[in-house]
Amino acid sequence: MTAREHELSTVYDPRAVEQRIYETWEQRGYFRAGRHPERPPFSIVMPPPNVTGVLHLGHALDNTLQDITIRYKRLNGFDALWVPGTDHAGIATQARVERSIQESEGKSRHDLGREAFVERVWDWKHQYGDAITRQIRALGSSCDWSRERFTMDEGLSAAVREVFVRLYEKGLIYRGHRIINWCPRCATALSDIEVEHKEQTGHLYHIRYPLSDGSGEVIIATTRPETMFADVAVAVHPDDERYTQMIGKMVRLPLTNREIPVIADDYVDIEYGTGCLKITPAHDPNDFEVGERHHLEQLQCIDADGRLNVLAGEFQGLTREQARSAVVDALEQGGQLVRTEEISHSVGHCSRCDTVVEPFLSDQWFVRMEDLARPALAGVERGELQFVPQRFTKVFVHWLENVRDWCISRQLWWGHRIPAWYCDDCGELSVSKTDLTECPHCHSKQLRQDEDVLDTWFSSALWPFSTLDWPNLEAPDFQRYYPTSALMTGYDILFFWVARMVFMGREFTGKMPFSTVVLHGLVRDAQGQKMSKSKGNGVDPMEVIDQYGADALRFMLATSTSPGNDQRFTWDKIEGARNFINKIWNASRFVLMNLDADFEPLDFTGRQLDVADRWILHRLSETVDAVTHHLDHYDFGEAARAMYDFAWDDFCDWYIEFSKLALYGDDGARKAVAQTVLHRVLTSLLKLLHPYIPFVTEEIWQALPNTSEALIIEVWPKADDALCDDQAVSQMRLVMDAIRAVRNVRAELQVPPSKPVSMYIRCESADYVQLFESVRHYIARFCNSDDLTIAAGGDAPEKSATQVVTGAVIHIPQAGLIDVEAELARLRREESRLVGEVERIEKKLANAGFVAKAPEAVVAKEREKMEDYQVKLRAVQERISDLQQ
RNA sequence: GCGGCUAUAGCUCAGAGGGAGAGCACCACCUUGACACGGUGGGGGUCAUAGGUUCAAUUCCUAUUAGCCGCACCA
Repeated sequence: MTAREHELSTVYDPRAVEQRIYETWEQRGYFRAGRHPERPPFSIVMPPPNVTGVLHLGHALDNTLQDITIRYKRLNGFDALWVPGTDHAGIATQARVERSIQESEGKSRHDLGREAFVERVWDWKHQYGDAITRQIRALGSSCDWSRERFTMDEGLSAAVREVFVRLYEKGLIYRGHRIINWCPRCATALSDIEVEHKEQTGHLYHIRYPLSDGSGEVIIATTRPETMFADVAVAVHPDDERYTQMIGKMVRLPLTNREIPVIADDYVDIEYGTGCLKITPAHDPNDFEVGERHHLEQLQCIDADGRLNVLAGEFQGLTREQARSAVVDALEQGGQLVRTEEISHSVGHCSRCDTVVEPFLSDQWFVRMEDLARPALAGVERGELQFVPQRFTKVFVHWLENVRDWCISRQLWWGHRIPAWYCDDCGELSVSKTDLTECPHCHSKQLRQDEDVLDTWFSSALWPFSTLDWPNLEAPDFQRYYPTSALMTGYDILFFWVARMVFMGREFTGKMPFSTVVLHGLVRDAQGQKMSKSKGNGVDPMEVIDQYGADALRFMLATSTSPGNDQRFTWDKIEGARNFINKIWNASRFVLMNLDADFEPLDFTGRQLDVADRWILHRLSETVDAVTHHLDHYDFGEAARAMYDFAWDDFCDWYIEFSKLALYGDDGARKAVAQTVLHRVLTSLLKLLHPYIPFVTEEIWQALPNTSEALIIEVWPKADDALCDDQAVSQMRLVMDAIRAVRNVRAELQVPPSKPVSMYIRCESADYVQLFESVRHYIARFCNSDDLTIAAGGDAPEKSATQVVTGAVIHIPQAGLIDVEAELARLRREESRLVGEVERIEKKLANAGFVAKAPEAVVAKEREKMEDYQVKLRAVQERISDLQQ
């Protein structure tokens, strides 16, 4: 169904339109880059959503902003490329498939075995993997599906290995035995930024550790008594006089009676707790460092599953939580618990499952960050990377300056397996781009590949170039579209993703992967709460699209965004967006109904443009300028507001109403001009709006006579200086003020709009007479006046309501209907308002500093206003005294 | 502890060194030949507080208060 066929429908129905239009665009290849090799390239890569995920409002916002940008650039003559794709999302996807298998078959991944399990994840990916891309299509995203990528595609996997091997060979990837963040529930290592620190109340337990020689005791303070089985020392500050004599002595651990030394280390804070600290190198990162300095043993009493092991003796097998209370009980019974103090401290939680993270000593792979961060920072300093809004530069720089080595190994099965092999015979480690079957050192066949996979973000860090066929430097896409032009994403993944793309891009391509980073905020719920599955306060974008259409969702999201700030989702904002779209639809219906199918626009030059025509064309030009400017600065909200105001206020509320006189009048030439102006303004407006609400604008475009093949590949309008007309603007302002003034009188004095009135416009001068004469038909119609007199000077009609406007006093004589008291009251209100204005400006002009120092134009403007207000005030006062007689 | 953001109408939020804005909500009126998902008119704000810069501050600067966020530390 086209617009013409459901011409009669007064309500736009997106469901009948959106899918059909999207299919047409896609089939005709409009989304494909490279159709115009002569045009300059503009490229962005889509932040890849989780392959088995569901679109949420954050994706919807992110996609909307990118699509607005890419459509804007395409209309502006760029060869626009938007690379879509999905991420394998290691932990998330694996967990999801594990859960599904557990629920349906009651089996764990270990029951299936690695190979079979990974196969099942691939099955899952193939089955559900396009759900997210269907949703991206439903949003209207005009990305180049012929270049769609997945982080585990062959090419991207090759890029991952290339990067891993090169970094390893440069010494920037290493394997280390260190304390990492371990999630016992996910059973994998996490990077520092995958840990969320939360402030919680905990307890500081003061525990007696007796000296072995019986000469006394020390009291240590700890929040984690369950780790005491792995204590290897007690540390005090070397300058702490309370303990000087104890340094070097041995203490006996309660519960196990193992002996450990008292050592001195200035890491200890004399002020905190008892000033006496137990050292557990395998279960605390700081203790680990103390342990290294003092060459202490690294005992582990908690295993990967979060349970205590044999070191804990009778407590073996308990979970961390169980062990804590059991140990505390035991200490209390044994009299070793001195006291328990309530404290507030921050505790790391797994950002994925919220389990308390365990500092865990293990062998992991790390990326050495220093050499990677430095060039990235230097590039930012040279201005090669701009952030919108700018304030994120500081956050970004601060993070990179303080970044620690990145733990990249994950104890998962789903992901890029680490390309490292261990030889069982010679014990050597080999890293290789290709799978090894033989040890390069001793030629043994007894090789085992490392069991771990890489952090998901390791592969997404390569996204801007791996999607463009890197490491093949000769690849046409890499050559033409890299570096990409801009990156748009939420500020919440600045460190996870943006920073890592930046240093990987620099290292492997020598360039910033993009020159502009546009960061937007989060979409929160109506109460300002973060949306989350657990809170159940999420809104499904597909539900919004079903009910209101993708255009409404897009327009709502894009309109209520301001750079870098969060926004709230509310259904009434969606309704507002829907109403706006409906307004555009109906304005278009109006234009359509008033154009013949073979409509040909007139040439503007030499045509008799009416003041209203000139005014709307001027406003159009201004709007084109404003929208262009805002979009060039990625200010999506401001651009949308400029269009909204122009479309609704200027075009619909005023110009369309004005045009009716010409359209329904009997002057054929005037009618043709009005038709041309309507067509011109509407087609330009559709182009401006298209990036925001692509479906409805395309649908209207297809229905309008004298339009091209498709709006999506049209040319962005240019502000036309020849159509700028300040005189028309100021004249129309008078006309509209006059009309509003009369409407106001009608409303206040309760003269129904349907009742014609006679009007007398008493002008200040012949110039104003001429002006009001030139628009008398508009005034007569919109004030519903059947008897309109326009003259200079003359006496005021005796009984009339009065409105003072610039250049004239408008009288509406309605003898018998006018309540003199009501009219006086209205005039007095107006008088006091004008007095206020006059006083304010008088004060300003009386200020010598203002007159001397303010720009001339500002002073002149104030004088003009003063004059205008004074004239109006006099007229109002005159009228008051008339009525009082 | 360091850094950032926010504070404007009942609600949600724009805004700019020189006359306080929008949407929603509210009140009154309107079946006007695009649209009631509409039209017309209207009410409503000491622009968080205190200083400072300036001829001029709601806007810039400083401090304070409140709320939020990030980073670091935490025995």
